[in-house]
Amino acid sequence: MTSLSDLTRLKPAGGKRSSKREHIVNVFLSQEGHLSADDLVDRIRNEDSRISRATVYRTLQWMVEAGIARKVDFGEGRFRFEHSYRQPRHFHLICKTCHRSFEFLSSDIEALVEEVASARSFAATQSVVQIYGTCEECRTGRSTNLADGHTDLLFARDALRIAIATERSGLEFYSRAARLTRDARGKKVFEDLAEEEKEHLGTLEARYNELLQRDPQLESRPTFLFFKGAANGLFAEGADRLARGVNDQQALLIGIRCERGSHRFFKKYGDRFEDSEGKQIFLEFADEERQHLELLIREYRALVKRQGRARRPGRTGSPTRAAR
Amino acid sequence: MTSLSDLTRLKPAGGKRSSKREHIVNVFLSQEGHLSADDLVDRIRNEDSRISRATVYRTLQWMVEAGIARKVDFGEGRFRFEHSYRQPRHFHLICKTCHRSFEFLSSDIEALVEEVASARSFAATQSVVQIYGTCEECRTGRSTNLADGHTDLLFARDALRIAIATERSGLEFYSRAARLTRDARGKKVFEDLAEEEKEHLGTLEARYNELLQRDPQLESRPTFLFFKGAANGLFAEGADRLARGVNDQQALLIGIRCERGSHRFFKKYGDRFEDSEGKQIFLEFADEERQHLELLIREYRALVKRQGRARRPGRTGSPTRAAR
DNA sequence: CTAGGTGCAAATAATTTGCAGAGGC
DNA sequence: GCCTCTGCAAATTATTTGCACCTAG
Repeated sequence: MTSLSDLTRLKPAGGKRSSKREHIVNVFLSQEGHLSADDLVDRIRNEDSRISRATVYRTLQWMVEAGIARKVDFGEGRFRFEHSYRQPRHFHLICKTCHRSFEFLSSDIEALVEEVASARSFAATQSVVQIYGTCEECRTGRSTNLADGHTDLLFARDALRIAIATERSGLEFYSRAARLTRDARGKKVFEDLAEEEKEHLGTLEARYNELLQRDPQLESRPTFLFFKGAANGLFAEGADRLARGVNDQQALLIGIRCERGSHRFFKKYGDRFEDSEGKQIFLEFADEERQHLELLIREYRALVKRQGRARRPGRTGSPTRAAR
Repeated sequence: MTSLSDLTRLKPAGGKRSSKREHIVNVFLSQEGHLSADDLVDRIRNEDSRISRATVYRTLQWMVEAGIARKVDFGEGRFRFEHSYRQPRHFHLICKTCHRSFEFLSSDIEALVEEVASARSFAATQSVVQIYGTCEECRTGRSTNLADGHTDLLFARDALRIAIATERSGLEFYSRAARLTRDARGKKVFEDLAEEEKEHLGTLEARYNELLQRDPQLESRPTFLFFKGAANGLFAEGADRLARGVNDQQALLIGIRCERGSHRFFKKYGDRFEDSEGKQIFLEFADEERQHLELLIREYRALVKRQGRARRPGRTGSPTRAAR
């Protein structure tokens, strides 16, 4: 339901005036799914006013330029248009039976596509991934809640889920580390880290719940963002060292590594997406990890100043480089 | 140059007669790249005869049904057609400057696409992956041998390269194993395995060279088949056990595991592709691995019958299950 | 007043179709 | 002779354009 007035006010900036263009934009934005130019004309004629097909085509073109709409080609011999403003660019599943289309995003596919392009020294500007076939509903008859809600919400939901999973795995890791560590100060460091993760986790979960408020069915909607190996392995780093005993400096170094991994991961993926709420979540999360990271680094430096450089056991590579 | 007469004789079966349809098909097959219906009409009119546009459209449609041509949509507002007979289905890089398109195949992307479809319980029948941008030639001015040769040849080349790489890594593994193994009979087993790999490697290389004969530039053409993790890790299995000493039975078990891994790998990927020379290569390779595997299993059984079950060192899981 | 927005009808462009004649078996 | 293929011209579909008119700043 993304407040239309907002959108219309935010975007129409493009260079030109508006009048019934306003109206076309409104009708477009109030419709879900992928409309063809003709669909739009119909909807508008139903609503009320009498608008020429040519105007709709011209406005559609302008909307694409203005970043409100995106032109998509499902191979039907005509184009369709989808919302673009703060909707992440995505891929499509296209049902040949009911002619509906469903959206998804796969960072993994995106990464591979980039790899291919670069292997061929091809400067890619855009990529299209479309899966044609038959949707569940058309095969089984049952209705399946697959209807795409607003992509932006789904994206935000999945970004948060990933962030939460990451945070959870961090919490688990630090808790286990605290349990395993004998050195009292090392243990304390891990306990503090765990505490911070727990707090942060709370924030994320609150935000997730807030998101659910906006759309009661949000949680049951199918995965939008396919993202392999999120949260996996980010916190494995240094785990083996725990058994060998870890003091406070070393515990901090481990924490620093984990947080840095996490920060980089979310920064990288946040950067990759188009402007949208989900992107914000990734970047905010990356930023929080960065802040946390910096705090840990300061703490580590203070500790080193106070105690001198680590006194065994287990080398941790060059601590200087690690803390840089 | 895939012998045209062959193709025309092999395929035109479709249900109907032929006459100047024959001619259209020939012209189509003799052209490389992606032609639009109009392109085809032009080429034919240049060649000689006077053929109606409608006939070309009708024939094109028939060719698609007959599996000679594939209809592709590069978002230009008209369709293009590419060879399909024994050409693997593939994806495209599309240059927006020179309007040429380049083909590639990525098993990794295909796998991810399948995953997404299955996560959404979508019955996928076809998928489209297109990367739009600017090709190297258009950016740098230099000509770059990127022109797509026949995809089928490229596919065969890359399939062979992967098979060869796998075989090499197998050879290396068995040689190292032979070097490390003290037990005389275990050593002998690995030496034999290495010998067999070497022989097989020779066959593959001969075939590769034969392929190169067919197109002098073949080797310098860019990668067509993107395929991660081929040859990686297939032979790592059991490597750690080597250090602990391995007898002939255990050596055979390790060999069995490696060959089985290799067989499965190539079978799986061979099955995934469309009819084409590359597919054949994958499947033949899989089959050879299977034969080799069966041989090893027979050998293992004979050994067990002769010696009784393994007498240490190092458990190898349940040998019975392993040999099944 | 003037740049751009709008409507209508005509133009394009790719592709399809109806129909009468042509050709192969 | 029957059935399918062909050619040609007309139809269809999605989209664009020319031109006269209208409207907001």
